[in-house]
Amino acid sequence: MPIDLSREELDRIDELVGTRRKIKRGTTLFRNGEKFSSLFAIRTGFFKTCVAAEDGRDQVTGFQMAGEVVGLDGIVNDHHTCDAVALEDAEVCVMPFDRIEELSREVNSLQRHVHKIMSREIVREHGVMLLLGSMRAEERLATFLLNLCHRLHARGFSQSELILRMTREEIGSFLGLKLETVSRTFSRFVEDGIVEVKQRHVRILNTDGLREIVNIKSTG
Amino acid sequence: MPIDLSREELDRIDELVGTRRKIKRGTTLFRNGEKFSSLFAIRTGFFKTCVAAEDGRDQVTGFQMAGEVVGLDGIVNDHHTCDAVALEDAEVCVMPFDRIEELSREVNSLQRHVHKIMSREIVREHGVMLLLGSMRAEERLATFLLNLCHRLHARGFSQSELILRMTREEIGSFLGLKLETVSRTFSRFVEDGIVEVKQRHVRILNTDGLREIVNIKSTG
DNA sequence: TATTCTTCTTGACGTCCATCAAAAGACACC
DNA sequence: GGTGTCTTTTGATGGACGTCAAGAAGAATA
Repeated sequence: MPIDLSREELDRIDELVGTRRKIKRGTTLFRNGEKFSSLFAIRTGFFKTCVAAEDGRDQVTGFQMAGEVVGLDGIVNDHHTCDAVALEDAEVCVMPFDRIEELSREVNSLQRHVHKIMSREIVREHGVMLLLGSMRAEERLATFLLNLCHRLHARGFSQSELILRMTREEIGSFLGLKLETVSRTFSRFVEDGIVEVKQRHVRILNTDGLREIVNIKSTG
Repeated sequence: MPIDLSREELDRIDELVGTRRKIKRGTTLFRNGEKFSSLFAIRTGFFKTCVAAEDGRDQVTGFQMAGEVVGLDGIVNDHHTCDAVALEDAEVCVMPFDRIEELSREVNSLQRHVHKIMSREIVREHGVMLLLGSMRAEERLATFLLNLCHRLHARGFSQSELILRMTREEIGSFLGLKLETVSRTFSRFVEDGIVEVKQRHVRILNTDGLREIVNIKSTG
C-alpha cells in the first residue's frame, strides 16, 4: 500500500477495506453478467479469472494470489465480464468502487495507486498476448512456472518449490494448450531434469534451464 | 467525452487536451523504454501497439483509431513498455498524465472516464486472449474483420467496406498467425464468397457468414 | 476398506498451421 | 519508364499440437 499518509488518511483507507468476505474453494467471487460494485483485494487464497465465448469455450485470463486485486473488468460497463473462481478457500477485502473513487479524489497516493494497479494489469495482459501469440508449448509452460515462482517468492515462499492450485486443464486454458499437452510438456521437463513433478507439487531443479527455454528464439 | 460539465470544467478539460502532435506514417509515437508522461488521444490516423520479447520476437497488441487512447501501459512504471507506431499519418492530443490526475480529482466525470478507459482496455485484452487461446485461424480473422468494421462503422464509415492500414504480417502478429496463413485464410473467405479482397481493400459480402464462422464451436 | 469420481499420464493418429520457396503484384525512387 | 524493394499469393512439405482412447493414480464419500 502507498506511503506518506496522514493518520486521518490511513483511517479512511482502513475504513475502505473494512469489509471482508470468505469464499470457499470452487465457488465464485463474482460472475460474468453480475452487477459490478466493488473491487476485491485478495487477503488469502488463490483465484482464477476466466471469460467465456458465446459457444461455451472459455479462457482462463489469469491466476491471482494474496495482495492482488480482482474485479477491474467490471468498471467499464458496471457489470462483470468474467468469472472469478476461488481455487482454494480464500478471503478478500471488499472495496466498494464508489468509495474508492471518492477517497482517491482526496488522497493522491491512493489515486496514483489505483491507476498503477490498472496499468499493471494492462501490461500483464500484454505479456500474456505475447505468450499466446508467439510462444511454443515448452516456452509457455516455462514462462508460466517462472512467473508463478517469482510471485510466490515475493510473498516469502520458496523460489524453487510450489504447489499448483489449478488443474492441468486450467493451466492449459490459460496457456492456450490442451491439458494433454501440458502434461506431456511437464513430463519432458522431468526427463530433462529441469523439474520434479508429483501431481501438483513442483520442484524446480534448474531455474536457468527454464530461462533458457523461454529465451530461445523460435525464428532466426 | 463525458457529459454534465460546467463551463469552467469544460475549459479546464480543453486546456488539458490543448497540445497536439503530428506523427508521420511509419514513425513512433512512443517506444518501449521511453519515459512516460502523457496519454495520447488519437484525433486522426491509425496506430499499432506492439511489445517485444527479449529475443526479438514481437507481438502486435492492438490497432487503435480515432477517438481511442494509447499510452496506458506507461503508468505503472513511469516508462512505456510497448511501441506505438503510426500506420498512417496521424495527429494526437497530448494529455500530460499529472494534469489528468489533478483534474480528475476535481471533475468526477473525468475521473470516471479515465477509470472506464482503463477498464475497457483490460476487457478488450481479455477478448484477445480468448481469441489467441482458443480460436482457429478462420475464426480469428473473422473476429478481426467484424471488430474492425464495427469500430469503423461507429465512426461513420461503411460497415461493409474497409481499407486495411496494416500488412498481412501485422495482422498475423496480432492474431498469432503467420502472414501466409492470413493470406490463405483471406483467399478461402473469397472462394466462399464471404468477402472481396483487393490488396488492402476489403468488402464484406456476407456479414452473417463471418459471424457464423466465429460462433462455430470447435469442440462439442 | 471399498467405491466412485476427478485428475493425470501416455500412446497412436490426424490436422492445422508453420516453414521453405518461388513468382507475381504493388509501390517508391531515380 | 525502369529498377529495386516491399508485400502478397500460392504450392509443397513437415512438425507441433490436438484428438481420441485407455488406464493409472489420487481424492472424496460412504
